[in-house]
Amino acid sequence: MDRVKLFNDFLSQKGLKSTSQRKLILETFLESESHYSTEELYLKLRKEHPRIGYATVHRTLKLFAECGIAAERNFGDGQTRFESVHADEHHDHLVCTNCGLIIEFEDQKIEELQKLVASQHNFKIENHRLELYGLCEDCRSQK
Amino acid sequence: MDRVKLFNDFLSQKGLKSTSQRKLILETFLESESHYSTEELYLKLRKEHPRIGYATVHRTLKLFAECGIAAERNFGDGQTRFESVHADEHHDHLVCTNCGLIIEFEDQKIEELQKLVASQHNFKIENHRLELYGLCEDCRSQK
DNA sequence: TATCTTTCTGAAAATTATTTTCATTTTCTT
DNA sequence: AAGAAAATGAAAATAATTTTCAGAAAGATA
Repeated sequence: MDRVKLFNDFLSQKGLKSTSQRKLILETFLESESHYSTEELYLKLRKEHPRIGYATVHRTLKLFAECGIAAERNFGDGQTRFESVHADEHHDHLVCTNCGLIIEFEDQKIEELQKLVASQHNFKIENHRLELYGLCEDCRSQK
Repeated sequence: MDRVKLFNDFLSQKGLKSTSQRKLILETFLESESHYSTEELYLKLRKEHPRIGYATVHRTLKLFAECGIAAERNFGDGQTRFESVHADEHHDHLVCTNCGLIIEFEDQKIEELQKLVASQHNFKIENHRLELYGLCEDCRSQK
């Protein structure tokens, strides 16, 4: 698990401490591929660890974002979500507007065209987000 | 002005009323090409019309979104912004992470590739958002 | 036009998500 | 083991958005 090491390096580099809560939160965060809001992860953790605090979960997710392990995303439902970022891999999202299903995808051609657009406007891209909203396979057939 | 008619049709179809505030807010909203948050538009309106209320501005922007005149967007600064939607025209954004400049662009090839991705996953796209974040020309040269 | 019903408005309060505060506990150096 | 620095969890604070409500305005009806 490289991400655990990455996080620990980040902590020590910043003079921050490695605590049992941070280990636990990272472990649980990495375990699942879902896109957690602070609240969702907090509720999940609380089942096994009732003493954990909401603020700690939130602060830790922010740390993940800061060190690049996670990215903050907003899919328009009013909650910020954190998703696991895999090194040098970027992916975008298909979001079902009916059931909330989130599918990740990657498309190299789209990425290249984005760079082209940016250079036409003399922008230097740091990152991007692409989300396609619509009905997933299941929700389409139900209607 | 077709959008004014569109909004009025929407109102009467829904049994809603045409008020001086709604007319004023729509007019001001369409006048500018910027991406207003509720607060920004409220502050702008208040200069000329000190009696207008924040809630009214917000509710009206929501109506614009509901009838398709405006789209809600979130560029990650914690405020929802509303932008004017031009019929059958879709555009994406370059957002400067330093000065907040927002540039709109359109790229037909990217749109086509998006459709392709969606069909590969059996999704039916309703809409999408693509935002490229980075440094604009001016901010690049300043650094 | 006068009246009536419904919707709107603006101010304030409520709600929701996120962030901060602070007393106490834990980590990690010496 | 002791001290310094940072982390935790609960509660309070903040910020954006939404709702409430009493009075005002719109627009249908007579």
